[in-house]
Amino acid sequence: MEMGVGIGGEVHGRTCSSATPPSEEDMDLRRGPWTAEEDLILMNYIAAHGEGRWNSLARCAGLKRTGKSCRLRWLNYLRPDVRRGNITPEEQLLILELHSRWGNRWSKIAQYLPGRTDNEIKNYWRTRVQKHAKQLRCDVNSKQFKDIMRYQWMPRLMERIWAASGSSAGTVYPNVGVPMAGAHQPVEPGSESGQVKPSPETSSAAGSSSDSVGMQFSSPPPLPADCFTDGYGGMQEGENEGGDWIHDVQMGGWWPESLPSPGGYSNVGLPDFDQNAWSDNLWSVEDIWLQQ
DNA sequence: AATAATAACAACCGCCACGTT
DNA sequence: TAACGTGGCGGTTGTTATTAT
Repeated sequence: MEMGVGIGGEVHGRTCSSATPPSEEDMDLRRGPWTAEEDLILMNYIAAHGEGRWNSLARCAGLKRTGKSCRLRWLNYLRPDVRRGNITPEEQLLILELHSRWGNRWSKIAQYLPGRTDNEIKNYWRTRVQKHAKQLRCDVNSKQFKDIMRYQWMPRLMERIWAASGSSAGTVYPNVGVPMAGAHQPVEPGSESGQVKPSPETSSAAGSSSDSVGMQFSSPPPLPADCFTDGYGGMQEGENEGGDWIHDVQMGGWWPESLPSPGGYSNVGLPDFDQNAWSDNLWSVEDIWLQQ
C-alpha cells in the first residue's frame, strides 16, 4: 500500500511564502496513506510553528501534500489529544442523543466528545448505527428506527453504563461533563472499557499527551439547556411521548423490560454493544418485524 | 489453510462560508 | 463588489483487519 514515493522531508529551495504560486514540483502531490516519516515532519513542524495556514504549512514543511490533507492528518490522527480506541457506551449514548438532535452535524457532536474527531463519530454512525438500521430494514431516519434507538438501544446503553460503574453509585452519564439534571457523577474517564489502540507508526505521538488516553475534559461548549431533557430531537410535533427519557431513567420509571427478558419486547432487535456482539445477530429480522 | 465477506478506519472530494484583496 | 484563497464540514471511497465459510 505504500506509495513508494520518497518524501524525505526535503524542503523546496525557495523561501516559504503563502503567496508563492505552486511550482511544478508542487504538482506531484502525494496522496493516500501517510508514512511515519511524513507524520514526523508534520508533527515537528507544528510543534515548532503551530498549526494553521495549512497550505503554506505543507509547503514550508516540505510535505508534498495538500494543506487540506495535512490538516486532516493532524486533526484526525496526530493531534496529541486525539482519543483512540473503542467508542465507550457513554460515548455511544451521547452520540445517539446528539445525533437525534442535530442530525449529521458531526463536528458539532464531536465537540461534546473530547478527543473524538468528527470523522470517527461519522464512521461510528455509518458502520454501526446505519448497519443496524439496515438489518432492521428501516431507514436510519425513520421514526421506527429512532424509536428503537430511543426505547431499546439507549436504555440498554444506560444499563451497561450503570452496570460498569457499579449500580450503587447512582446514575452515570456520558462523561463529558455535561451538566444534566440529577446527574450525580460523571464516569471516570480512565475507567472506560475502550482500549487505546496504538497507532502503527505514531502511537508514541498519539499517546504523548499528559493524559495517557488524551481524555482531557477541555470544557466543551455547554450543551443547550434543554439537551437531554426535552425529549427526542427527532420527534415530530406531538410525537413526544413524555419526552424526558433520561429523566425517566433517573426516576427509575423507565422501561423495566429493558433488562434481559427472554421473549419480551425488550429483547427485540437489540444486539449487545460490545464490538464483537454487534455482529452477533442473535435476533432475526423477521422476528423483529413480527413482534413489532 | 485458503478464500470470501464484512467491519473498521483513514483519507479524499466537493461544496460552502468567510476573510482578504 | 467580484475574485480568490483558505479552512471547515459532510459525504464517499479505498484499504486493511477481522471473521466466517
